[in-house]
Amino acid sequence: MHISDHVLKSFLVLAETGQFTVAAELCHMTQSALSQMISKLEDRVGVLLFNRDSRSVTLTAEGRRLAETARRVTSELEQVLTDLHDVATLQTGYVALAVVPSLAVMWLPKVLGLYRAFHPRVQIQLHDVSSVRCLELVRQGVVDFALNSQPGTPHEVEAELLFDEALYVVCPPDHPLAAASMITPRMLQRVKFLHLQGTGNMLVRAGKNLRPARQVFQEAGIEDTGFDVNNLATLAGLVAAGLGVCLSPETSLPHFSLLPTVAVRISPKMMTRPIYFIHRKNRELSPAALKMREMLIEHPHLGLSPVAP
Amino acid sequence: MHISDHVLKSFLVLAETGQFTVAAELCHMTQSALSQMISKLEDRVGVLLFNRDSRSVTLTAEGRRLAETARRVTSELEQVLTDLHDVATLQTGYVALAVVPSLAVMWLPKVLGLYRAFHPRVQIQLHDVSSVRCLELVRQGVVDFALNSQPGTPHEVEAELLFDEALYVVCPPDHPLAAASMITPRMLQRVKFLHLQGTGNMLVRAGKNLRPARQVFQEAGIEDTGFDVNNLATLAGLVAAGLGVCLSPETSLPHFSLLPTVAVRISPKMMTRPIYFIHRKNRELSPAALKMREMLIEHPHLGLSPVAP
DNA sequence: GTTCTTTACGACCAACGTAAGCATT
DNA sequence: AATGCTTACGTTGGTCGTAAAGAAC
Repeated sequence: MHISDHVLKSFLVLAETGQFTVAAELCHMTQSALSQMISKLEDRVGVLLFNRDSRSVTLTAEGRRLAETARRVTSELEQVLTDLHDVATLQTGYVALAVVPSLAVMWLPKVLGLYRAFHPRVQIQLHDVSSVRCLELVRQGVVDFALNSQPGTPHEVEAELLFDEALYVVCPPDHPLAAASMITPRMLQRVKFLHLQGTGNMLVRAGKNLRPARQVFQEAGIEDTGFDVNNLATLAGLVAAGLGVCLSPETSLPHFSLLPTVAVRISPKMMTRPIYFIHRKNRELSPAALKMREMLIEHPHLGLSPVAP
Repeated sequence: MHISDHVLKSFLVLAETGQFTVAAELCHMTQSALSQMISKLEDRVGVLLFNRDSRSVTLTAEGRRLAETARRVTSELEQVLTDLHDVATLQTGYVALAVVPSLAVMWLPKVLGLYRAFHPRVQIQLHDVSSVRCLELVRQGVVDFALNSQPGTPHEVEAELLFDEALYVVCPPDHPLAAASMITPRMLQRVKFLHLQGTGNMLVRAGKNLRPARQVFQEAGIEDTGFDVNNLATLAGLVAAGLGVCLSPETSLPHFSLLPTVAVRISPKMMTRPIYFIHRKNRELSPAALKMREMLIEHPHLGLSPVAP
């Protein structure tokens, strides 16, 4: 006979009530079943656990010994079961995620807000770090998942496309492009371009492939100014001053709104920025992370404009 | 699904080995069974417990949480099971018994010696007290059982006859009775009798009934001297000095051997002294006590002469 | 192909419920 | 007679093993 939580609980109930009849009722079974169960238990442990009086039952010395540990054991088990149940139902939990800063400003907070509204007791740790660092944190298991535009190496990490984000060209109000409703490659010939450090290397989806944005622009015939700015605010200033135009994902546009600039959407046919949900291969997501993934998939455009296919 | 020791142990083995194949082998079952078992367990707790890699399995955060308590729980259960097993097999244990002093001198030590030889690690507590105190200790549950010649009140206490002890008349060497091989009632007419305090009230089996020894003697026509001695040694002195004869159960005879006296056995037909095994009703005997009872029954005459029926 | 896990299915065992038995009040 | 525990027995549900399928290297 195997000693299960059920058996121990029944044993304790019998010990406390001192009657098979009422104990059986409390355990939702017949006296007969309880009688057999206790009998089996006594066989298993090798000693009698109860003194059977015709009217009541009391623990023997050995029964008391067992009851002590049974109490501890059942309460420990109950504890862990409710804990895990709470984790499963998101009444408690923990999610760590890494995102690139651009996503952390506009889009993600809205989704996280929604998430918290539903699951207020789940702890969330948000790392807003560079794209490569995102992948690193996933690989190291520091975070449950990451959101960025680089899918990473397929054998360590699994990438799932959440959505394609629109890209914009930001230009001064008086720039020829400012009047365009949508940017196509041929409009960019000889246009002076300012690159944010790293942004030029941003992988974008051009056609079917992922390529650095800079490469796509060069094929379109842009004129690289040689500027390589570190700070987005500086970049905005340069653009506003008429030194050139720059590239920005939709989630970064708010940074430009302080200065007189115009953002023109780039044709999705030319290029878009994929946003991936990335997690370590062969690593189960926690229930809290799974639910968050679900919401991320369900609300790809919360606060963003959809990208036409 | 019920969470049993078996399941928890298997879960822990899997967690430690990291492979279903080897864990199943260690648990003496098929991979298939283990796989199903873990699957059921995960259903039960509501969360995945393992990350399934194609080559190995590792605990999830929730799995680690469960493993912690599983370790404690299984070790506690194992502990109590081996404890109780040791109690059941008399590798450890405790017996408390109460006996009247006469039994505690001659007979019982031999049985206890035998008992200890077989079960050296069982603690024995011996109360050598008066007959009434014996019954009291049994009623109070202080001792597992008592040995005496009073069966006690039947609704509180259960008495089981172990054997009938022979009774003796102790007389001076030159007394007329000293030559007799066995005492019969008619030999006692006009014989001067010395009573040990209490011994006269000793219940003896005369025919079918239990009666005070003094009563049986009076019917046989003895002559009560009026002495009422407290000390057995004093009594022996009085007998040796020729002041009268006295009654002694076989187990008390050694006390007389220091002085020149002769002990003549009383016919069992006239009277014997019953020795009862007495324990509280509706109170299970511990394994250690049960075994001792067995040996007491098996060796009723260890060091005593048998009483012919 | 090999190795390891999961799934499917059938067999078996153990636990439960019904009902009768037994003891005590 | 009534109450309460145990025993007997038939049913059922859960667990295990065999075997096939699936996944990863």
